[in-house]
Amino acid sequence: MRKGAETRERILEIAEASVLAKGFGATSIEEVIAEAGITKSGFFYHFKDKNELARALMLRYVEENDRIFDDVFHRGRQLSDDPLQSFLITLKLLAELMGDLPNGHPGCLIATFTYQERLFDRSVREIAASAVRSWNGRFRDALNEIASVYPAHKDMDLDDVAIMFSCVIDGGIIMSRGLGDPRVLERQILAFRSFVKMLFAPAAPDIMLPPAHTAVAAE
Amino acid sequence: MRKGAETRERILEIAEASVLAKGFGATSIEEVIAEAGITKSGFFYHFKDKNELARALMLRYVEENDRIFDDVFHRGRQLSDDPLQSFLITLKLLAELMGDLPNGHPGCLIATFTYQERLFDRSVREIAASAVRSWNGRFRDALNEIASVYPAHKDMDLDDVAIMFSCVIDGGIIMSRGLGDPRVLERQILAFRSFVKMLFAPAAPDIMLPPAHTAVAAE
DNA sequence: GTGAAAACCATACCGCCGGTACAGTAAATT
DNA sequence: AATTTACTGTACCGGCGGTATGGTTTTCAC
Repeated sequence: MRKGAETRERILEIAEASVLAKGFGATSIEEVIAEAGITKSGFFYHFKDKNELARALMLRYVEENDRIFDDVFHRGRQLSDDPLQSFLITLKLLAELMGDLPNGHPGCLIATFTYQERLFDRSVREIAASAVRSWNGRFRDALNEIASVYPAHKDMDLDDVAIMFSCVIDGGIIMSRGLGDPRVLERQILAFRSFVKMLFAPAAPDIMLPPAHTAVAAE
Repeated sequence: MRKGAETRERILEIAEASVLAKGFGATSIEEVIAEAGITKSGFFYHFKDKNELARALMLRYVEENDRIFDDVFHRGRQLSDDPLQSFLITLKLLAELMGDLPNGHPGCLIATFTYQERLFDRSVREIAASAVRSWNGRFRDALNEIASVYPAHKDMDLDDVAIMFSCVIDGGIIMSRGLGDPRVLERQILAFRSFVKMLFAPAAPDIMLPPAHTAVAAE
């Protein structure tokens, strides 16, 4: 029972790496099982077909990302009571997290999957879409909280700003990979962070530095 | 001779749509030739293997995008002498272009390819990387021109802002697709446009409205 | 109009892969 | 000790990427 879960996890790990490097269609089950050290029968014991592998990969990815966001938002809120400062800290932590990855970000499963939508059934696409909506909702909530305290720039829709963060992350991953420079993603997140700062502190950004005990992570 | 070019073009058209819907690895040559109404021999007359198809797809995509950027930047410069206004017009035109696509943006080949890098040889990846660098350079040049006239916000690196635009486009395409809402991309470009406005006109954006004869496209 | 090059078609074949089917087995759990 | 879990082994099917080879039609240059 526990051994089965371990094998399953190993399969998912190997398959995810392959999917992010070659795409789902080009990910061969035979390669995966060779690397995992099991037989084809063993694979189909855990996943009845390739589509169920896709669903499992997606669920796993969404859950792990949820955990990361939970953590980083939680720590942001711990380090400051001010919604703006807390969000800026969260963004800084995220940027650090991305910069600390030795080989750069491994890739966003949601991005690959949306570029291969025809390969998956509705359920897989729904998992991805609702996860994206949930993350965008998180960002928007954080922005709304800030906007209830700080005056926001008028001609910016906060919904769009929230979605833009998702765009910057996914786009940043693509740019990092395509340009072969892992630090692009980190810089992009920090650039978005400056954008948020500017959005809520257009006139005199120096005024709203965080209190001393939260200043370390915020700047 | 001319007929050959037509067939080749038809193959590329069909293959591109398939690649953007299923990925390169899952794009079957047999499906492509069936839709194109040719035989397998006919296909391999034009492309000696699948990798050469990939290279041709990439070259075609880069050239078309170059044309689009040429056009939209040229028209932006035509409509205003002011570098900021001209860039804002360019962004507006781009947003309109994206919004007018009936089924949403078909997808960015560069994005798919970077998520399937292991399938292509170095030459294909180099074409993609240098194209991205060239487009980022265009944006950065436009921003530098603006910065030579308008004071820019200090803690924003213009290189990062330029790359961010690429991120917003690629991310916007993914979000549009994933959320099933084609208008997200247009809104994201316009949001980035507001960001640029804010970046160069933080204190009093109303002051620098364009002269009357360029006002239509700019706002 | 003719010859040559270009643009294909037809057929046959190889090996890999996704997937199915089914029979068997070692280990963990109850 | 019985049962479930977690696999292995073997055999097979059809589809696909790719190669090879030889033939046929269309187009263009002269």
